[in-house]
Amino acid sequence: MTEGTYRTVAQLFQILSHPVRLRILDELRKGEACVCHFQTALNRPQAYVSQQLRVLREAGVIDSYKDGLFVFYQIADPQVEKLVADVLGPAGPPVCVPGCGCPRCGGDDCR
Amino acid sequence: MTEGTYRTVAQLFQILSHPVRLRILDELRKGEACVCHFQTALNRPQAYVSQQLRVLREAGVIDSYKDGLFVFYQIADPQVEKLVADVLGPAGPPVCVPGCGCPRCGGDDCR
DNA sequence: GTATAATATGCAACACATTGCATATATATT
DNA sequence: AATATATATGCAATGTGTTGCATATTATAC
Repeated sequence: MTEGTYRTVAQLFQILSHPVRLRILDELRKGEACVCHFQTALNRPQAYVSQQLRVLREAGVIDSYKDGLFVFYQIADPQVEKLVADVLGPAGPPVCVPGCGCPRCGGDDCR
Repeated sequence: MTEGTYRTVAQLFQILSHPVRLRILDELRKGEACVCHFQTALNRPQAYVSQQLRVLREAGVIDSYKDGLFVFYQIADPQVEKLVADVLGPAGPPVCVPGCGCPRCGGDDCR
């Protein structure tokens, strides 16, 4: 096991060592979501959510695609999904956040 | 999933997000070891090693017992062992560190 | 092209972790 | 009891992450 391996892994754990980022990942396990969904679900300002998403994105943990005005995020690293499952248990079902008007929560099958 | 869960798990990841601590845990997976073993294996000053061990100990990740002058450490949390295995692969065999005079490395079955 | 909605970025203040070093404690040996 | 060895602790300097806020960007609708 080389020196750099420990550093790389430590960096990954560093990304995961944040309650809000963990919660974002937990939410993403249930399915992709846009930024505004997290704003409502976590009750945090938009800029704050965007910043945490950036940390996750730049670490390669999540990726995103654009759909009109919305940007949808999803988990990109299966290893991370496993780590999260190890510590948080299996992913719950998708949840419709009350008051969230995002494309995921605004649909007919969501109330 | 409650708010506090994410905070608790984040703290655990925080403990693991350090290259030297990861290497200590990786070494401990191969079997218990004393402080002086890490001094040689990691080539770090004694006080530094002791400090990292304290971080791990106070987080409940490892525990220790005394045997004369020596203090032996071992992994206390099976979940941590799993996390480490997830990211570092299976544990290697015990290694005899050259120049290490610790009880583990000084024995006859170690050269 | 102007307005509006969703998202991203930059930056400064603050909090927290890391590390090196001096020193303290504990146990064995003589 | 004095000495030597293994380990622990305290503290200060420095580095790195966090967070809030102002503002920039992008895309849509009118």
